[in-house]
Amino acid sequence: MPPTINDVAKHTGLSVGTISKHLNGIPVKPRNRLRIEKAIDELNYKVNEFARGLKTNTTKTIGILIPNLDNVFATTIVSIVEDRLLQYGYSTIICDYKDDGKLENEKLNFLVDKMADGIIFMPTGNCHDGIRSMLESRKPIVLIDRMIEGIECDVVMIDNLNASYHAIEHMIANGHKRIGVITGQKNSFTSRERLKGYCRVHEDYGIPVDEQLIQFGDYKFESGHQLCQKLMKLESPITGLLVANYKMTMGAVMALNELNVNIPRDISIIGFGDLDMIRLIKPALTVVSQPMKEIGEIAVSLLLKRLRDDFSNYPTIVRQKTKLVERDSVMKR
Amino acid sequence: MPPTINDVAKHTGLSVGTISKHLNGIPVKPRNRLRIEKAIDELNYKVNEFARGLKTNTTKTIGILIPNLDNVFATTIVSIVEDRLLQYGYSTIICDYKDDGKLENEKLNFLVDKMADGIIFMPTGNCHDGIRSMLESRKPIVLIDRMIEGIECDVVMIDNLNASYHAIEHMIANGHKRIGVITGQKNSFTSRERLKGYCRVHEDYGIPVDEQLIQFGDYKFESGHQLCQKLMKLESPITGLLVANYKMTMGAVMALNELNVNIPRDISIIGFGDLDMIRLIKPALTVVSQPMKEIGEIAVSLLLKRLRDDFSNYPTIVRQKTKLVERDSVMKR
DNA sequence: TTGTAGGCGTTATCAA
DNA sequence: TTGATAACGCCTACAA
Repeated sequence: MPPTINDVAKHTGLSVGTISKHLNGIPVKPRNRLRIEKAIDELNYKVNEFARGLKTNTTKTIGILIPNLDNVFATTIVSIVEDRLLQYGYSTIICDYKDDGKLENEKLNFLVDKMADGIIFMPTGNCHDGIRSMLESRKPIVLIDRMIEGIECDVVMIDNLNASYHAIEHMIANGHKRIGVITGQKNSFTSRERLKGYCRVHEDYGIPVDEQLIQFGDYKFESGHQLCQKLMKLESPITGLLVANYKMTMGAVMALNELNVNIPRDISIIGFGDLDMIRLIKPALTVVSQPMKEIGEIAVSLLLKRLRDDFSNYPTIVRQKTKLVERDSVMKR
Repeated sequence: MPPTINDVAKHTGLSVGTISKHLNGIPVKPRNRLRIEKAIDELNYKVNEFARGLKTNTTKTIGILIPNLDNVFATTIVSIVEDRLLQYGYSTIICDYKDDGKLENEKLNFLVDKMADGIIFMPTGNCHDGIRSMLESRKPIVLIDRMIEGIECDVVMIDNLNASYHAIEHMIANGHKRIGVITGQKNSFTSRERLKGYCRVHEDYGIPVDEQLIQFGDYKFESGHQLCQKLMKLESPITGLLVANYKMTMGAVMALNELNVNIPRDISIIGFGDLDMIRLIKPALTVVSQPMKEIGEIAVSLLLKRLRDDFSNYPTIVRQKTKLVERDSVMKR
């Protein structure tokens, strides 16, 4: 029903070959070019992307797979990735897997099989069967934020360990000794790394780690809220608190406000992720700022490189540094 | 390089026809089925979706196009839409256009041309050239949240006018007379509708509308924050405030907190969008709750209907009612 | 139930 | 520079 390249050929009196050339940027005689353009316009012709894909095995689109649409860290990076990729003539499609391992594999296969020339993927970090078969497909994939145990793959992430190390170190330097931490699930890659940093700095400064002060949440608002309340009930109170992601930070601050605990007089707090909402908390929060722009941009250039069939330095593992943004929520004592 | 249906045929000694039948759910002799499955497994064969698409003109995937990934209202609906569509065997791909009209058209065309059997689309509401040509493609499209002037298309949205009407009415019933409103851009469809409700209820209750009390924001956090400050500076103060979307509501509440204005003692406030973060504000906010679940589900069933080539009642325009959820932020005076 | 063969709309090769 | 033609991998009559 829709017009094909054949129709354009007939309409112009030229051959499909010539039309195809024009379509692909190969110059044709100006006179013919005009005729072709006119015909395309009149017929409202559009390339059939299936046929083209069948022939070229290429879509000029990149799939982006993230855990969840409500993951602001992820969507912020996605936004950057989209911008960049667009500059290079790639379209993007986004899929999310709702933090669900099964869906994660399905979506990944979907992107690999169906649509994408390459993929930018923020995995759960747990083990996957599907993921191996996907790597065999030879489609370039760049992981962001988390790596997957035992899988060789390009990955761009942040130095989680030192991120929390320096945050805690900052509090220690300000005289704090009992510092609580609200981190993510025990089986989460980023969460484990951040906790390691917490422990290591305690070790380095000769402060014993009190297990009570370590709370495992689920990176969601409500758990930050709850676990902060829990920490505030300790007989021997904490004077500092590190919260290991954005949403839990919001939840923790909300809890402190409700308990009328003054920041930073009663407690010093460092949050994670320098995102919009956090900037509006009073007093201004000292936070670990994640280099989202860099992560997105590096991931894209890495992917582009693989797309050019340049597999030098494979796998490339980039560990981007965070920055501690000092504002008003940490007090000397 | 990757195995084709031909390879599977050779490997099994059967014909491509038989393999294809099996692939498409047409029963073959059990003995052969086993052989085929084994071969597929051994060869790691996967259907080439380009070839299939070329033949069938179908991808079993639906495109979802939304203004921005940071639009929580949109992403919440997307999440619901994804669930539903998955149940019906459709995959989904998401695109966003960063609130940019040019990108909006490009992405729409991308989805129409390349990938999607149908589209769920939350438009800006401004006029588009691209959109007409897209409707000509005969691919089913269901608009959500906003309609487009002068374009006939299925659409599922909320009754914005009565939403704000009832919110303001609720404040009037509680004795308020000077009620401010922070709404969206003047050229936004939803924003205009919500403002109409504001004006109409004033009219119906014989309260003159004071232009000063109407503030046009941009549906973003910061503008809620700013405009609320501005409203609080009025010589003749307001006692009630309606904020016409989720982010601006957060911003407004933040501003009130900073100004030490007590809710609801000093000011009554009604927010828009009953989303997670809002639930954690103290005191609990009275809000206009938008039926996001319903919108998503209705949009999907409408799309599915069109996909079945049932174009009865075209265009269908659904205007879903909101609900005023009374909590603790409106006070009698 | 299975096999054969034509065609889906492009691109790419090669000859003119 | 242009044109003819053979793939690309799959689906689907139709015939066996």
